[in-house]
Amino acid sequence: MATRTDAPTRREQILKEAARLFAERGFHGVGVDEIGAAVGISGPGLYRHFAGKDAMLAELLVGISDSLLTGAKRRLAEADGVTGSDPGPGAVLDSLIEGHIDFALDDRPLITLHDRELDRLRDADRKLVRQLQRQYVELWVGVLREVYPAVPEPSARSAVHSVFGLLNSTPHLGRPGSLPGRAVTAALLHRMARGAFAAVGEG
Amino acid sequence: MATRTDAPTRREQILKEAARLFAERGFHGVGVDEIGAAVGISGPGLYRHFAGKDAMLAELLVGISDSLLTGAKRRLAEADGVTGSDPGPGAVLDSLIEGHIDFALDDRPLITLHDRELDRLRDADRKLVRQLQRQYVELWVGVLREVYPAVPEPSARSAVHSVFGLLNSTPHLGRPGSLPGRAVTAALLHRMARGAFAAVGEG
DNA sequence: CAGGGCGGTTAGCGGTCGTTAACCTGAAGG
DNA sequence: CCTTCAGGTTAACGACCGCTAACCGCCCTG
Repeated sequence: MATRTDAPTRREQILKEAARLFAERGFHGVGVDEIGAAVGISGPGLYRHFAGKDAMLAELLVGISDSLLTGAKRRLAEADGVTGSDPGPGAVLDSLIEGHIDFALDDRPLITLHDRELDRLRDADRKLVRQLQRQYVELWVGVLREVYPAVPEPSARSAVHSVFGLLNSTPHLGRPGSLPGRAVTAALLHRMARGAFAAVGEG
Repeated sequence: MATRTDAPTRREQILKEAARLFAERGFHGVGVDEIGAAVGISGPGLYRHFAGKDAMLAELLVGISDSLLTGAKRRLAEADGVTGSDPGPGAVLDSLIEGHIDFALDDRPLITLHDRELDRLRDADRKLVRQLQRQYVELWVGVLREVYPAVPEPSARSAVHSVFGLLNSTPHLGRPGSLPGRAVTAALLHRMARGAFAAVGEG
C-alpha cells in the first residue's frame, strides 16, 4: 500500500507512454519500437516487462475500468457509511460526477482508449473489462434512480451512457493549456451533467 | 439533384462498408482485402475506384464534416428566412440538435470515425476537415449565445463540444435493436442536450 | 571474487499489408 | 465484327511489424 510518491517504475513509464501513443494514433498505428523509444529503450526491450503489445493494452484497459469502478464504490460507501447524517442521493450523484471528471481531466489518454480500443483485446480480457464497465454503469444507474425515481431503468441507462459521452469529451476541448483553467472546466462539466440528468428526471 | 433512390453505385457501396469496418476495428485494423470482400470483390479491385486506402478515409471524413456543416447552414437559413415570423433562437437551437441527432442515429459508423481517425489523414485533407468542423462548432456557438447571451464565448465553445460528446454517444447505447425505439431515444437525447445547455446558461 | 539474473542490445524470421503489374472478360459503339 | 474500355482477376513485390534468439554488462549477493 505504499509505492506511491516513489519514482515511477519502468513498467509504469511504459504503460503511460503506450497509453499516450495508443490514444494518439490507435493501437495498430503504433509500433513497439516507438513505445520503446518513448521510454528510452528500443524495441524488443519491452518484452522484459510485458508479454507483448496486447498485454500492455489489456493492462491499461483493465486498469482504467477497475480504477473507475473502485473509485465509484468507495464514494458510494463513504456516503452510505456516515451514520446519522445521510448526505442524500443528490450528493452521491455529485460525488460520482466529480470522480469521473477528475479522471477525464487527469488521464485523458486512458479515457480515450477506454471506449475506443476495447475490441482489440483477447476474449477473456475483453469480457473482464466489459463486466467492470457494466458494473460501473449499473452503479450510476442505481444512484440516478434514487435521485429521480420516476425515470425508468432503460432511460436511466441511456442517460448515464450519454453523460459519460459528455464528460469524456475533454480530449476535444483543446490542449490542456488552452482551457479556461481546470477548476472552471470541471465546474462547467459538472453543471452540464447535472442539467442533462435533471432534464431526464423532470420529463 | 436526383441520383437518390437509384441503386447505390459501387463507390458508395465501398464507402459504406469501409466506414463500417473502420469504425469497428480502426483504420489500421482493416485490410483492403476485407473491404473488398465486404462488397463482393476482392482486394486490389478497389483500386479501380479509389487511389488508395487513405483516399477512402479522406472521402468519408470530408463527406461527414461537409454534410454536417451544410445541414446546419440550411437549418439556420430556413429559420432566418421566414419573414415576419421569427421562430426565435431557441427553435433554431432545437433544429440544430435535431439534425445532429438524426445524423448520430442514422450514420453511427461515420460519427465514430469523425472524431477518431482524423489524425490518419494527409495534411491537406486534415486541415480541410478541421476547418469544416470548426465552422460547424462556431455556428452552434453563435446560436447558443443568442439563446443564452450571458454565457462567455469560451464556455459556450466548451459546452458545444461537450454536447457533441453527449449526442455522439449513440454508438454506446447498445445495438440498434436494443434501444427503446428511435423516436424515444432521439427525444431523450434532445432533452438532455437542452438540459445541459440550460445548466450553462443559468449559471 | 565468483556467479547469477535483471534489463538491456542487435540480428533476423515469418507473416501481413498496401500497392502495382499483367492479364482477362463482357458489354457497348461505330 | 472489331475495338475499346470499365471493372474485375491473380501474382508478386517491398516495406513493415511483432516477436524470438542470441548475446552482453552491471549489480547484487553468498
